[in-house]
Amino acid sequence: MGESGSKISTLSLAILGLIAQRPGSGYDIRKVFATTPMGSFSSSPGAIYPALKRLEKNGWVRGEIQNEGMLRPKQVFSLTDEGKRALRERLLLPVTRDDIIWNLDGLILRFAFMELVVGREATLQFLHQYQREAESYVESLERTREEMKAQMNTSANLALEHGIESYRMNADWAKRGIKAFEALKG
Amino acid sequence: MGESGSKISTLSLAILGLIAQRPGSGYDIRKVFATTPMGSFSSSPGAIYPALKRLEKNGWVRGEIQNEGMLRPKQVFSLTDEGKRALRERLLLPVTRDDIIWNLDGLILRFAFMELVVGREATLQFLHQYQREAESYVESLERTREEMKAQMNTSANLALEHGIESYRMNADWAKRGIKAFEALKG
DNA sequence: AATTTCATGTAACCAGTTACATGATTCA
DNA sequence: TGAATCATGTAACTGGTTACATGAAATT
Repeated sequence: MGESGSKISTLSLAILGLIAQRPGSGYDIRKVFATTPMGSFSSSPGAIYPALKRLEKNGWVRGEIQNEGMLRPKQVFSLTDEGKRALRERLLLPVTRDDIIWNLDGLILRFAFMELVVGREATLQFLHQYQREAESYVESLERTREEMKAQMNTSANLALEHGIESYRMNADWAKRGIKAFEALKG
Repeated sequence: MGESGSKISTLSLAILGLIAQRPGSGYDIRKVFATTPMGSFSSSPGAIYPALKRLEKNGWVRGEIQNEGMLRPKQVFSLTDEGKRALRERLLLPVTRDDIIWNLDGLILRFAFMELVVGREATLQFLHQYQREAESYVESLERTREEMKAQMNTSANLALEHGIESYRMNADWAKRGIKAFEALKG
């Protein structure tokens, strides 16, 4: 299936990243989502098992059945070469303003997997892009605030400020991340 | 329809809040979503018109047809009394930890409408709850970091710190919001 | 006259939610 | 042996996405 470029959901990316770190069953993935602060993914079986099936159909993961012939086969999934390629491809995608606005969680998720999957250089590049886009969005929000200051009540204004501060914090975080990675063995 | 307590999507809440501020057409709502930093809602007609229909079926909004007999009737929607009640009800819901984790955007959206719809006292109460839950979640994330520090690589650790800083910022924002509202005429 | 903007909608699709269902294993 | 946990799944539903379709009004 050459459709490596197709879009995938955040949940699918999360699953791909998790089993890239270490192969595991659907239940293992559910446990991670249920017990760690990883993203905000539902650990519901109705989400995870179908997602695993889709990934398998895509040729990105392969399930190895543990107990042959049993009614409830336990399956341990691992990444195929194609799956590794697909994951890498998605982690290397440029950071766009749209991502920053509509899919910030997805970006942090990508980041969490980057060091292991695409290495230090690419991670640094990601952080630089992230910082740049966050800062540019802060500027545009500040312009909006100036323009609309008059017509906004206290809470609408505070809500807008929430956005500004949030993206400022994100830019700062990226800056600190850059330092941390630069300090890492070159 | 007495199902005022039923759950509604963030998009529906956003629409309800918008037309609470001033009645408008589906197109007006689309414009707001497309041109202001309000939430992160798609302005796609396939989302908004069906949502308006659902709200109308619920008895929460009423559309007044502008040009009788035409093929494409322009409709201006306004809140019904039931709609006002339903909106108020949802804005007054307590801030839970689950909201903070899974639906922070929804909370900010609620906040943006609060001053107008439920007034200063309720807004202040909301902000206090928000601050408390954000701070408590920061503490729990910090505990997680201590526990997992050893087993995490640089990027996973930074991703966790992103969460910590983000919620700290949220707590600070709420604190500032409280001051701003307390400064308002009592 | 042609293009843009205003304005409303539908149909096919898809992923996630909720609720239900089943069975194996471990431990009290 | 009964309860909790491990473990996998499905079916119905819902809401949002994408893409398409239509037409009126305003602008160039």
